[in-house]
Amino acid sequence: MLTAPLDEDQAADLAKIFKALGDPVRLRLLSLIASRAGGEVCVCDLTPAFELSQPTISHHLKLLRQAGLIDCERRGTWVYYWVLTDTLDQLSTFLTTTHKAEATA
Amino acid sequence: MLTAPLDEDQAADLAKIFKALGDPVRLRLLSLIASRAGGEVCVCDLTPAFELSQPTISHHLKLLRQAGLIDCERRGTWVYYWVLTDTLDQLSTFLTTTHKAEATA
DNA sequence: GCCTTGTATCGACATTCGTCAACATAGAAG
DNA sequence: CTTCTATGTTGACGAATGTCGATACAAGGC
Repeated sequence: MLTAPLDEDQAADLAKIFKALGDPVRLRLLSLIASRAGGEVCVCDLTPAFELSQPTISHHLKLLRQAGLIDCERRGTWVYYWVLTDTLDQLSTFLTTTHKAEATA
Repeated sequence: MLTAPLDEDQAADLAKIFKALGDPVRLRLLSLIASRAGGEVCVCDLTPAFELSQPTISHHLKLLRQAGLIDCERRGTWVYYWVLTDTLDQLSTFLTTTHKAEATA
């Protein structure tokens, strides 16, 4: 939370990203993508990892993408997703800065 | 996300915490508490910072507490809240480990 | 005891969310 | 161009969420 409290706009932006992480399916999707060697995963490798319908997986991937946590590209028939590490770094920095702010106070 | 993908239980636990952070009011509450010198804030100092009813603020504080992000203690008439830094560290580690996992891959 | 103030809980409501089945779209292959 | 496979989109539904007013509880002062 930095040394100063968040203003409303900052809080709204950050909350949107945290909200995207606030679902177990999306967290598992993100971890599946991030842990894959090469950093890219085809949707066809993600869907069978869940007992959920394909549209539901597609929906969660869309939310993660809208939050700026992942991005994707179509190559032929398949669509590949990868993690946007900058966003993860931003969140991590926010959390640790919060911590340090308190310790310093 | 660590090197291996999250299992369902880990994802559910983490999602619960991230969900608590996925609301702008709760993020601002957390930042207000964390940025306060001494690390403790009375509810009476938090409520006037929002254009929301007192029960609503109380509700958000309860969710943050149930997520393990803050804790509180009553002293006389007033209730004081502080941040649980261990939980913030846990989340930050999770996010950065995810990042490194990809970079290593 | 009885008020007054600070905080939490309850009940209700509109909104949002997670999920699915059905349908639409994009490419490749024939 | 038709068909098949891989994804995305739409519409609908029940469940969860954010908010409030009303109420309850806690502690201090009278």
